[in-house]
Amino acid sequence: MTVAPLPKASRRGLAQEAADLIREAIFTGHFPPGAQLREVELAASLGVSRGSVREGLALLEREGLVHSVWHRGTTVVDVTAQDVEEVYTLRAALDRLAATSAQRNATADQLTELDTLVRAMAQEISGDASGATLLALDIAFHDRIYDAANNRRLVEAWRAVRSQIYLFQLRRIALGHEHYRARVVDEHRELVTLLRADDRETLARRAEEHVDSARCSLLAGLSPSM
Amino acid sequence: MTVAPLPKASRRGLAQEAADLIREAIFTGHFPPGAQLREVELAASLGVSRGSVREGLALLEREGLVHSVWHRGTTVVDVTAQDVEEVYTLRAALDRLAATSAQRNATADQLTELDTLVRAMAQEISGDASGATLLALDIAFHDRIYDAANNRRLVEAWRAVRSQIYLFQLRRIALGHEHYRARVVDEHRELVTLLRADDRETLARRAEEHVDSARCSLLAGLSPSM
DNA sequence: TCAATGTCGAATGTCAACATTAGGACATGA
DNA sequence: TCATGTCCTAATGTTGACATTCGACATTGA
Repeated sequence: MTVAPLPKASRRGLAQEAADLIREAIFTGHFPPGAQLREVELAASLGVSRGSVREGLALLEREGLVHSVWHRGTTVVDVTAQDVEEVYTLRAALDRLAATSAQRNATADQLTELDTLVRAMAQEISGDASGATLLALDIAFHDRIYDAANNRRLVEAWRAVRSQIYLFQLRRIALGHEHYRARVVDEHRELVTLLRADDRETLARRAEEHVDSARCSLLAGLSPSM
Repeated sequence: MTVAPLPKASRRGLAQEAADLIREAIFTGHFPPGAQLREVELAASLGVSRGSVREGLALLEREGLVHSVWHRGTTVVDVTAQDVEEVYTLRAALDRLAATSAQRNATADQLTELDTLVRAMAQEISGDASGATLLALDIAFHDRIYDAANNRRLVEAWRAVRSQIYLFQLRRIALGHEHYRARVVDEHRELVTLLRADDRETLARRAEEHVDSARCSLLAGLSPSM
C-alpha cells in the first residue's frame, strides 16, 4: 500500500508553476493593475523559457487576471467600477446555481466542513488577524460550495472569476475592513443553515444577496480611489 | 472618416486560425468525441508549427471542446449524459442573467435584430432547410442577447459553453429534429416579447425554462445512443 | 502462471534562435 | 503648425530541435 495520500500527486509542469508565481506577484502588488507583463523579463526572473511563461500567462488570462492582445502583450487587468459590476453580477448568478446544486448534492461531510470554516472565521474575528486570512477563509468557503455542487463546468466558470474577486477584495481590505468583519460570519452561517434546509427559493435569493452585499461593500470602500 | 466598419479588421495570429480549423473539423465529425488530437499530426496537416497548434488547442480547451492532461495529450470531450446535464444547467444560469441584463441594457436596434433573426428562423422552417442553418440562427440569437447584456465577463463564460452546446445540438439534429423545429420559433419569439416587457421575474423564469426545454429535448434524442 | 521490473517507442513538455509587428521618433512637406 | 511618411526599436509571434514522461510490451524471477 502507499504510505500516505499525498496532497497532490499530480505533476503540473512549468506553465502552472509560472502562473502561480506571477499570480502571487500580482496579489502582493508587485505588478499593479495596468502593468505590462513582459515575457522576456518574466522568463529571466523566473528562470524558465519564454514558452512556459507564455503558456502561464494564457492560464492567468483564463482566470481573468490579465488581458492580452495580439502583438501588444499582456497587462494586468485594471479595476474600474464597471469591472467590479461585471464580475459581481456574474458571480451572483454562479453562486445562485452553486448553492442550489449543493443543496441537492452535498454530503454530510461537506456540510460539516463548511461548519468548520465558519467557526474558523469566528475565531479569526476575535483574534487580531489581518483581513487577508479572513478573506482566504471566505474564498475557501465558497470553493467548498462549488465543489459540492458537483459540476465541473460550473467550477471552471467560478475559476474564471475567483482570482478577480480575490484581487478586488485584497485591494479593499487594505483600506480597512471593519464593515466586512462585522458581517462575514453571520452571512456565511446563514448560508450553511439554508443549505441544510430544503427551501430552494430562499436559498437562491440569499445567495445572490450575499454577493450583492459584498459588491456594495466593495464599491463603497473602493470608489474614492477611482 | 473611415469608409466602413469592417467586419474584422483585427489580425488574429496562427493560433486562432489553427483553433478555428480544428474546431470545424470537430464539428464536421472528422474528430469524433474521445479522439486524440496529436500535435505533430495537426501541425503537419495544418502547415503550422507545433507551438501554434498547442496554443490553438489551449484556446479550444477554454471553450470546453477538448480536454488535456499533462503529458497525456488532448482529446475531444465525450458527450455523456452527465456532460449534457452540467453544460445545460450552467447555461440556464447564464441565460437567466443575460436575459435580465439585456432587458435593462438592450438598445432598440438590438431588439430589432432579434426580431429579424426570429423571422429568419420562421422562414427556414417553412423551407427545406437542414437543421444546421436553423441551429446557427438559434446560436446567433443567443449571441445577440449576450452582447446586449453588456458584460464582457458574462460573454466569456458563454463562450466557454457555446461550442459545447453547438456540438451537442449538431449531434442531435443528425438524428432528426422535428421536435426542435416545432418549438424553436415560438420560444424565441416569446423571449423577445418578454425582453420588451418589464416583468423581470417572468423573463428570468422563461429564460431558464427555454434552456431546460432544449436540454430535455436533447437528452430524449440522445440517450439511446449512449 | 503470475507479478514485478526493465526497456522501448511515441507522444508531449521545454527551450533558444529567427521572423514579424506595433508604436514612437524623426524628418519632410504643405 | 499640422499632417504625413519613413525609419527604428523593443516587444511579441513563430519555428524546429532537444529533453522528459507515459503506456505498453518483453523479460525475469519466484
